[in-house]
Amino acid sequence: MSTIMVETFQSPLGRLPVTSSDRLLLEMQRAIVEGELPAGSKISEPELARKFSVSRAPLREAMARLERCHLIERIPNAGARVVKLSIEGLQALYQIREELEGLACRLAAENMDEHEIEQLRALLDQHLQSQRVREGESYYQEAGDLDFHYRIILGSKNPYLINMLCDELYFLVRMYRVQLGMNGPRVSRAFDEHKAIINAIASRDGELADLLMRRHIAASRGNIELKLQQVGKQHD
Amino acid sequence: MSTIMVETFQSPLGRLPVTSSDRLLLEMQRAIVEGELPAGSKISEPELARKFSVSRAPLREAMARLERCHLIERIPNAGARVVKLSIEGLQALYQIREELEGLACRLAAENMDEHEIEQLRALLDQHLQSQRVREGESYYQEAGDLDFHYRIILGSKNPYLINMLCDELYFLVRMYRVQLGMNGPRVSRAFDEHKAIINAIASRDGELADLLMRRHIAASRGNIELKLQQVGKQHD
DNA sequence: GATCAATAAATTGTCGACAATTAATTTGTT
DNA sequence: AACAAATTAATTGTCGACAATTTATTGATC
Repeated sequence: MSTIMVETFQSPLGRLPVTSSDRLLLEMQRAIVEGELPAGSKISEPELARKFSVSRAPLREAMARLERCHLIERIPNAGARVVKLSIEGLQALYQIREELEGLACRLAAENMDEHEIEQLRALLDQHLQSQRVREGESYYQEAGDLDFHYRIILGSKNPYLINMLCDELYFLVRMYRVQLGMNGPRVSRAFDEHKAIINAIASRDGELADLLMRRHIAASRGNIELKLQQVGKQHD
Repeated sequence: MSTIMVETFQSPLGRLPVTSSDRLLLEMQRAIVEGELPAGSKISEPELARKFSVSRAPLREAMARLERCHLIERIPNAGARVVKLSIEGLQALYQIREELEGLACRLAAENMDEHEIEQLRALLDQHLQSQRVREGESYYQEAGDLDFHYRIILGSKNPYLINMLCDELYFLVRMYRVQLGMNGPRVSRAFDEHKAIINAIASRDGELADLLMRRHIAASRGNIELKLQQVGKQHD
């Protein structure tokens, strides 16, 4: 399991983190996604440089890449802030996700080889088992679900698509999911949907796989939307 | 006309170029798109820094953003190269474009207000006139066509979609078009397709607008593919 | 007491220099 | 002469300091 996770989850860089700016990027991505750097908070370059014990040069390079994946917003000569989560943002993000992951499914049905499909099935079996063992533990579901989506995206074999989804959009997706959580009946239903998607891919039915993935993502969006509305009401 | 072009084409930054890294980015984008920095050539940081009379700091920042829009490819501790154009790359790029601009059309049919649609019609009229006047002059068609696409993308009102298409993908699209050209009967046919797309948007038929845009882009891809094959044969 | 202008503090953008890594050249061996 | 290893050169990554811009504070005026 752990090797699998490493395979897919360490690849935001597409390589091992060799440079100090690479490590900074990974660390800050994690910190923002998990809310350690709170949404909406200002980022002070001197402060963070001290905190991570590096100079501002690699920090700024990491920040440029954080901006690329929509985790921070910069204004020239003014500074950078961690993004805020909002219903509008979620909807705009998931609109793109539906489209691109639908495409990824269609391409995966064409381009994944039998071995890759077999591995995808094996992954789902693992999920079913670990779900039984760790009922209600949300992190594994979180990671497992994303791992599933990652593999299909990689299976599309389209480098631009892979880059856009895995390197740019997915951190924000994770941020919504980690900070707003996924729970309740949605978790087990997601497994069934995953299964149906694999079947469509395995039978090389790209059109169906596309449709099922779009519905899967739409359902997931609905789930998070509810959470966001609840949080919104608390603050009123 | 010129004001219109400025409006849409200067906005890769989403703002005026205030910083020295901003200006560098614009200049290098132009140089790469137009082939002044040849495809596949290595980029030497010290050399370019001298050429543009700046230090390496803003140059590296500009390069990070060039990487983001797929105009250069970097390898840590090794260097950066200008991307090469290829049929595989074109197909992968246009696969995404079809999907995302199709979505943009659908959203534009929902979200553009009457005034924006009216402006879009006016733009097309301008194109028809300038096409008559400057028959065969490819640059105006080039810019006009992209301007048309830009407006629809902006009309989608989805910030992530706008960012991905206008700030990331479109420079590469332009690079293919500028370096491989668009000409022949395709030019006038494209105008008709534009007209049909506007009509669909104006009648709020998002589904049709989506379909027409996908076909329009697929046709455009076919045109460039032919050129690429011709160039490929020359080098054999 | 509130509003605006001027000043002071802090932050961002840029620079030149050094360290670490990679590529090129030279040298020695088979 | 061809290949391999070692040395040299060049390039990239990082650092600390300075300049330019923005934000915060202070003081003056109504």
